[in-house]
Amino acid sequence: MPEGHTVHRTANQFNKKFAKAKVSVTSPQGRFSDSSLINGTTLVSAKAIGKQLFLFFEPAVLRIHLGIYGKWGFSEFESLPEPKGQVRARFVNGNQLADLRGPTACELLSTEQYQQVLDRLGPDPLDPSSDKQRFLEKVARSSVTIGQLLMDQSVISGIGNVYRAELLFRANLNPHTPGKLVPSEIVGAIWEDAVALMPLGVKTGYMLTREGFLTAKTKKIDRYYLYKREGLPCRECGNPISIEILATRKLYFCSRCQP
DNA sequence: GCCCTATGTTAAA
DNA sequence: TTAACCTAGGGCT
Repeated sequence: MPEGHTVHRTANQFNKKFAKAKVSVTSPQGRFSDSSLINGTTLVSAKAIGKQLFLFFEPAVLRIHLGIYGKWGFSEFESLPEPKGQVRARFVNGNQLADLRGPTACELLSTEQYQQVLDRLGPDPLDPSSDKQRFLEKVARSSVTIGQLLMDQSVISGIGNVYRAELLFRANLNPHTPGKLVPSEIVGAIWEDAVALMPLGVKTGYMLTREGFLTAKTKKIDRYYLYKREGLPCRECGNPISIEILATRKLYFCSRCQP
């Protein structure tokens, strides 16, 4: 259950432990039967875009998306352990092991299919070369609420339910505001805030969003302004944190700080 | 052990 | 709008 920062961390791990080597790729569970097409070939590099992970093997690109259940298990071994549970894909290089369980997607893509996936992805705040302007324009043209736009991977990629709530709180912006009614300087500030905060997530593995608590030592209970804090007093104004369901997801906000 | 929940997305109704 | 995907952790008994 990752947001973009987790996927970028996974890409970093693959680049460190598996890239530029011939990697064994198998599917103990059997549901990734195409593994044989890349098994034993060279992993050129790994790259994350938003919540998508791309592993560039010489014969083809492997796209992995964890969805809500997917999990990675990285480990070092002396003798290769038997797969535990349902392992969709197992990657081995030397004594390095990565087991993938329960992903929504683990599939080989043609160059054309890869391009189609890219075309559906909005700019990623974790990618220094991504186009902030595209994000600003999409929001400015939309009558959809900013709360929904931040979760739309074709508008901005890598943001999930936690960063959405926290970014909107930090911007003092009500999630129900239609995109076109949000002043462009505020939309730009949200982007810049994501650009500042998400690398902390990549670095530490934690979504650090709370001013004054932006270190890895932040305790879980202190970590967020809003996420999973419904009914508890807002850290800024003391008002109880609101919750509602928006497009199947829990939306947290402070009605006083985000009028 | 049982029940609930989850940082997500797609396809069908 | 709803169901499906189908793993793992946490709180409870």
